[in-house]
Amino acid sequence: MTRDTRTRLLEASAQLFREQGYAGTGLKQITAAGGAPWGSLYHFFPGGKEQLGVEAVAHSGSRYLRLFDLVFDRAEDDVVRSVRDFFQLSAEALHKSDWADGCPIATVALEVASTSEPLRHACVEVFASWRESIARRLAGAGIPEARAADLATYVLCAFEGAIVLSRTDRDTRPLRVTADIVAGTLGAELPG
Amino acid sequence: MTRDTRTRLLEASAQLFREQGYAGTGLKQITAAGGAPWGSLYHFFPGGKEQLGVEAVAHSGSRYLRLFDLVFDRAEDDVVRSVRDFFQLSAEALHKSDWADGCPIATVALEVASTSEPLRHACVEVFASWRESIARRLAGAGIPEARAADLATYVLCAFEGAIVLSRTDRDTRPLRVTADIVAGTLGAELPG
DNA sequence: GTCTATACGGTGATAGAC
DNA sequence: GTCTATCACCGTATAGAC
Repeated sequence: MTRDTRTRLLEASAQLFREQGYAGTGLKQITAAGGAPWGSLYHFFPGGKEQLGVEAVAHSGSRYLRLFDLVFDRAEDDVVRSVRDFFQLSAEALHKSDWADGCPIATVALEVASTSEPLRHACVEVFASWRESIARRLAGAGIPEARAADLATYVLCAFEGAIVLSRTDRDTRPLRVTADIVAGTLGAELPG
Repeated sequence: MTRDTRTRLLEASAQLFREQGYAGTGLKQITAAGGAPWGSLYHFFPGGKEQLGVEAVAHSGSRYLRLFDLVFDRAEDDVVRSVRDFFQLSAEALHKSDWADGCPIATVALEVASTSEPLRHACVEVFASWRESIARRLAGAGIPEARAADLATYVLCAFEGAIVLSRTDRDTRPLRVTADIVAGTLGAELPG
């Protein structure tokens, strides 16, 4: 059974927003990509493009949050390894998508930070949820909570920036180089 | 004497692109902000919006390159201090501009990475020039050249990501936290 | 040579057919 | 209740007035 129309619209939006940005993507293009008739958009999202954007950001955000947990669970006892895996997986995904699949939030976040409070706030919440997820794992590895929170922010910043550079350059090197150095930082902070 | 019309158009473009993105900024808005009549745009930029974008990216890029050099020169003997200053200055500029003045390249880079080769290439060149500038200073402080290049990439990634987070959150904390940790990384790499 | 007025396509949004 | 046909508007680009 194929996903319902509403979900297809949400996922088509998320994909197009991350490739082309929010302003650069038309609603017509979204309905076409989602295989949904034009009229259904305003049926499911009466708030128009902005509501669709807010929900698409939240949707992508929670999908990636689950992916974080998956990667962390896979190497439960080695948090540094998990962070490294995450950079590695992102590099592969980016390359395999012909450099289209970067961060699903960052492009929209930069576009709307000064132009739409509802959208900006949706991005704030996603970033916060990601940071919290990373911080919890670092704390679980024995790093004091306050320090774990700062390190999580640092990891996410380095990760986001590396995606910007790798996607622009069409080269996984920024992600690989940054992963190595960030892993070194985290390794030095672990107790024992 | 006021700058010439062409330059005003270029700088208005650069400012609007960084606040709202490339797709989200109209040519009408650019001419209005630059105090230039509508017709002058296609006189100075016959290649239309894309040419204007390419030149605006290059213009911002070289302005920031000069700023890099200025900050590095100010504390010539302490490259870690310079990097820290750069994060600090960016945090101040971001806050003082009411969270509008982030990176003049990153927003456009993410928007166009999959949609315009000329624009993407302009962004590639700017990032490369910035990395090279940082790498040269790190090498000058005694770090082997290959390692200096990797560290420069790392610094730029962390910096770009921190701007994304700080601008989205409207909080200088990501920039401050990341600056501290990156400074620590660099400090540990210096000889002596 | 510089720019005002206009063309044409695509945008987000809606009213009314089924 | 679901969606097709249409709207008014703004986007980029251009032709021709000065």
